[in-house]
Parts: sequence; C-alpha cells; structure tokens
Amino acid sequence: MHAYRTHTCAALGRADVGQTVRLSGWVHRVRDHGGILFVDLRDHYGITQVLADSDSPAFGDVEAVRAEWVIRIDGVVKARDASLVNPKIPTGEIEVFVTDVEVLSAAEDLPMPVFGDVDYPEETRLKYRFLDLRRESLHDTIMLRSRVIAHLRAAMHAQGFTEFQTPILTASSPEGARDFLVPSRLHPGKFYALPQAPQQFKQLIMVAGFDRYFQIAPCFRDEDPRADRSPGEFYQLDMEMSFATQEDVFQAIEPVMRGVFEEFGGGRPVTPEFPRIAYRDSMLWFGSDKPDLRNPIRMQVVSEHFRGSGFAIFANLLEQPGTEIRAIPAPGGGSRKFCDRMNAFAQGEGLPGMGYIFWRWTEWTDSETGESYVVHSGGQATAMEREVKELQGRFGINEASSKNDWNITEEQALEIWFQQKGYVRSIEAAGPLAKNIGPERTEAIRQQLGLNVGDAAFFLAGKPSKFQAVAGKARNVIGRELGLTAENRFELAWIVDFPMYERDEDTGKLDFSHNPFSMPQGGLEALETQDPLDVLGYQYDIVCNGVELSSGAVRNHKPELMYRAFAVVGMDQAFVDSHFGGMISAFKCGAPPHAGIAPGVDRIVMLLASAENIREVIMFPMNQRAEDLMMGAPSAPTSEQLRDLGLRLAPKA
RNA sequence: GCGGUUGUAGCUCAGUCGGUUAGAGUGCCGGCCUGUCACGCCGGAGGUCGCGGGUUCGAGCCCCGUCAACCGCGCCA
Repeated sequence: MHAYRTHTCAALGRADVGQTVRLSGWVHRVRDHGGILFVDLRDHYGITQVLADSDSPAFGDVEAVRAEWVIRIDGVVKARDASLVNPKIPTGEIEVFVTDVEVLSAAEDLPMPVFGDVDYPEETRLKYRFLDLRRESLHDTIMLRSRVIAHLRAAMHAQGFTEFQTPILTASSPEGARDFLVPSRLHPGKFYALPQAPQQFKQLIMVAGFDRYFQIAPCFRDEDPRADRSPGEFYQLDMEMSFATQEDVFQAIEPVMRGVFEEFGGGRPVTPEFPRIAYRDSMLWFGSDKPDLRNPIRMQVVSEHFRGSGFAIFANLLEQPGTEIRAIPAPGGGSRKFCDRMNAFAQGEGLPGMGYIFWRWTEWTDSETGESYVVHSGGQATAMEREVKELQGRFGINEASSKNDWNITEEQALEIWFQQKGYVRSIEAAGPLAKNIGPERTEAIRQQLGLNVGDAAFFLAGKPSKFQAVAGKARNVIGRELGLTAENRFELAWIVDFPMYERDEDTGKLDFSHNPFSMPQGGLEALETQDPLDVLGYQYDIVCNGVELSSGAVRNHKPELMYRAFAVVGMDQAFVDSHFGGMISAFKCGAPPHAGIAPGVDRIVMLLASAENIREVIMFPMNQRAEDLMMGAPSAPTSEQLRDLGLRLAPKA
C-alpha cells in the first residue's frame, strides 16, 4: 500500500464500498458526538467524511486531531444509509470507517480558519497566504487562472503561434512607465531594467523570421497599484505576427478571447462579434476609451440647443473655442431626487455640477373648461388613496370602476378614466435648465435624445477634455442605479484609431499617446502633412465590461518613418539610435511588416472570477504598498551585497 | 505626494448621549453526547479598545498628532 494514499479525497463512491483504503489530507472539520466522531478530510480534490466510534482501535487518536492537522487514515469504505447521504459533496454517498490514523503534521491554532466563507482582512490573508490559498474560493480562482492560461496556450499553438521566452534582465524599454532597476555587479554603477513588456524582443523575433510568436509574459512596471493593477508585475498573453495587418491580428486574437470567456465564463453571454469603436467615438459616447458596453447609455453633443439660449452659463461658454455641451440620457431617471443625487455626484468629482432636465406629464386638463387635476406618482400609498377617494367623490365613480378586475394600479386606472372623459395631458420638461431655455429647445433636446416621460438627461459643458472623464463615471453610475447595465454578461469591443500624439495640458508639449513603435495611419505622408494631433495610429485595444484588457498595434518597421515619428515629439535621430539602436539596426537588415497585441491575463481572470481586486487572482500578490508581507519583501540589503554592487545608500532626505 | 474609509478577544463584529466590572458569534480549554455534515448542550480561559498626547470628575466614544491596512487621485494601459 502507498505510504500516504490509495485514493484522493474526491475519489471514493458507491462502487468502492467494502474496500480498504488509505487517505491523506487536512482535517477540515471535526464533529465530536462523544461515542462517535466525524472528520471531514480535505485535499486538493475534495472532501471525504471519515468516522470512528469506540469499536475503532484508532478512536482515541482521532479524538485528538484538530482543524488543519494533516493526517493519514486507513479504513473501510462504507455506504451511507439513504437518510444519511450528503448531496452537497460528490463523495456524500459513502464514508470511511477509520481503523488507523497517523498524524503527519499537527497544526497550532490558526490565525485564519480555512473552513467557512468569511471575509478576513487583507493583511491577515496576505501574511498567511498559504492558508488563504487552502480556502475554497481562492483555491478555485487560482485553479481557474491555471486553466485559463492552459487554454490560451493551446489556442495560440492551434493557430501556429510558437512560445518563446524573452529576457528578464534587460535594458530599459519605452512603454512609458517607471522601470524596475537591477544593479549590475560586473558593471558597477550600471543597471539592468526589468521589461515593462517584451516589446522590442518580440519585434526582433519577427525580424528573425519566426513569423508568429506568443508568450505568457511577465511584465514589470514600477508604478503605484490600484485595485485592478498589481504592484510591480503582471502577466500578458503577448503575441506578434509577421506580414500582418490590423485585421489579421483581430482575426487571430478575437476567437481566442471570445473562446476563453465562453469556456470559463460560466455560461454568461459573450459578444459574438466584437464591435469596432473609434477612439473619438468612444470618448464622445461613453466618456472613456474603455467603455462598459453592458450599459446602453450613449452621450451626445447637444451644443446647438444651448447656443444663444436663455441659459447664460452654457450660452457664454459656447462662445469660447473648443467648448461643447454634451448630454447623458438617463432613461427612467426622471425624478428630481435622482437628478439631484447625480448632480451631487458630479460635484463630488470636482465639477461645478451637472445641469439636468427631466420629463413628466402635465396635469390632466379639461380641454373645454381648462380645469386640471394632479395625479402624483411615486407618492405615499395613503396619499394616493386619498386622491382616488376624492376624485371618486367628485366625479361619482365607484370603487369597481376605478379598481376593476384587471391588475392595474390606481394611477393607471385614473389614466384610463381621464382619457375616457376626454381630459388631455402633455409632456412637460422640468428642472432648472428647462426653465431657462424654454419649451421649444427642451422639446428638441428630448427628440434628439429619444427620451420620454419618466426620463432625464444630464448636461456637461466646457472643454470635453475637462469633463469627459467625470461624464464617463456618471454614465456608469446612472446605468447602474437605474438598472440599465446588464449584469452577468461579457461585452467585448475593439477600440480602434487611437491618436498617435497628444498634447500635455500643462506643458503644451506633444507626446506619444500610446506606444511610440506604432505605425501611423497614412505613413510618412501623414506625419509630414497633417496636424500631429490628427494623425491616427494603427493602434487598438480590447475592452470588456469597462476594463481595458489589451493593447496592441501595427508596428512601425521602417527606420526613416521611425525617425520622423520621434521628430514630431522633439526627439532627434541620435536619441532614437541611442535608445532603440538594436531595433533600428534590425529594421535596416530586412524587417517584415508586423503587428501584435498583448491581452492582460490577470484582468481576464478577474472578469471571469468576478473578482473586485486583482489580488484575488494572483497566487502570491503584494499589498497596496508593494510589500510581500509573507516573504518580507522588499528588504534591506546586507553591507556585503552593497559592496559587491558598488552601491551606497543615500541617507533619507 | 494628496484625499477618503477602517483599526475593540486568536478570528468576524456589536458597543446607544461621554458614565459602574467592554459584549456576542466563532475558535481554544474542560465536561456531557453513537449519525453528524455550520452537530447540539453546560462551564471556563482569553482585552494595553492600533499607538502617543489632550479635554473631562470620568474617554472604546470628543479633540490633536502618529502608525498601519484598504480604496481613490496623481502615476500607469
């Protein structure tokens, strides 16, 4: 018999009844009934109930075990009586009667229980990560991650991509983030950089003629973390292909991404064909280049309705160049309470506020006498009842005619009644903006936005670059609060046509907006004839549910075009040669046109696991301050290490 | 670097208006229990209320400072 086990804790079933077996695992839970005691024995694969009573020679020893001890038991598989079957576990039809037990490893009182599904503080969870990893939810998530990565590898291999490893100790690369530096012992005073991405290497792999490359690549960036951004390191499905256009990259990677969400998304619907949205449209419609397309709200430009209007603040703003008024339609948001809350939200985000209009019915009016009646919606039930009674009294209608057998509300019943009596009502715009610009303009806005009674619209004015981001956030909040955002689905899209350059608002300086190695649309001619801010790149992202999943581009493989692209941001040929000399010289030796992309593995798993925090999908993550509480990293170097490296620590400033 | 939230038993949390000896659940220890699967019942131990200072007759609670964790901004795809 094997020293530790003949079966795993998930293996035994009805067919094994009568067998003598050996199991090893952790003591998940003990239920001690005095004369009989039950132990849930757990391993990676599952849980098996083992038991002992006073007939068992091991009874005394089993009585002593505690949670999370590692034990080995020998015993006989017994069928459970029908009334005792536990349908919650796959092995619930059997149990193992223990005849011998060996404690392989006892455990002290644990700082965090493995049993149960309680939330514990991050600090504890990170410091005792090995315990947290034993717990079901994190254990499952990490397994999901592994299966996702295996799936990605298989899908890439199936398309003829080949995996290669690129260096970890390398030179600084220009992704735009801060580098992690590693001091060189052999070259005192010099440093390696950890790759922010294998960008240059994968391009060199193309120049080397390998045609299709991929790698589950570690990437390192020394920036402050966020909930969806791990400190320091993360993984990408890095890929690159030769003789390829943007369309070829889309055809290669879209099925892989769709496949992984379909395979591991637990049946949640996945976008069948990723829509392609231009960057500029995305910013206008969604206020973000990573829109959550589960939310149907699209913003629109409504400047013309305010130009020269009675709302002086907006009308005057529009006289300044580069300003716009944009509207966020909010179907179902037509109450003052909701509108005021959203306005407060915008103020909390640093804007002066969001103007709003909402639409409601006017009073029911008798077209002949001009008499009108108010029916309040959303009021207290008692108030409604009072009004119904009053109207019943006034118009002599009885209970049965207003509240009949149909399942309709009193408000609906009143509507019918008023209509039948020939009363009319019309749509009315409410809110401070509506008063200022008058009924014709508000009606035109309503028509443009396709809104109706019970709906609202919010308005932001100024330079789009100033309010766009808040508008995007407001869109998210509105969609969520009004229940417009469809949960439990994966809405993926391509964001395309990113601008090559952007102007720094503070310094006024031009800079690359994305990766400087991208091919400008229109090539050399575009760079020489167009306003740099109008030049688009063959650059693209995949977004899913408001998360940026990946970023890619057709690369610029022509040295002269590269020099020209850098010249636009004020970097001369010498700069390019000194920083990217390796790649430039490669491009001078016959480089195939190539393109690629790099989906973020951690974020894919986050979405699949519905995790709010990236630490939930990383086996051994660092904390918010980029520390590994379990390993004690980072740590101070010894003086020997410093001497070897030719380094001396500067005193803290 | 800045802003917000949190910090009470090993763990998860409650703690009213500032008022006597700071509570519950869980875990731990002891006792009872032969069909539980979140077993049940009885008893017990366990606290520098993050830390420092202040206000007050009196502070877990109010004020100031500080530390730590998390979230956000800056930063970063």
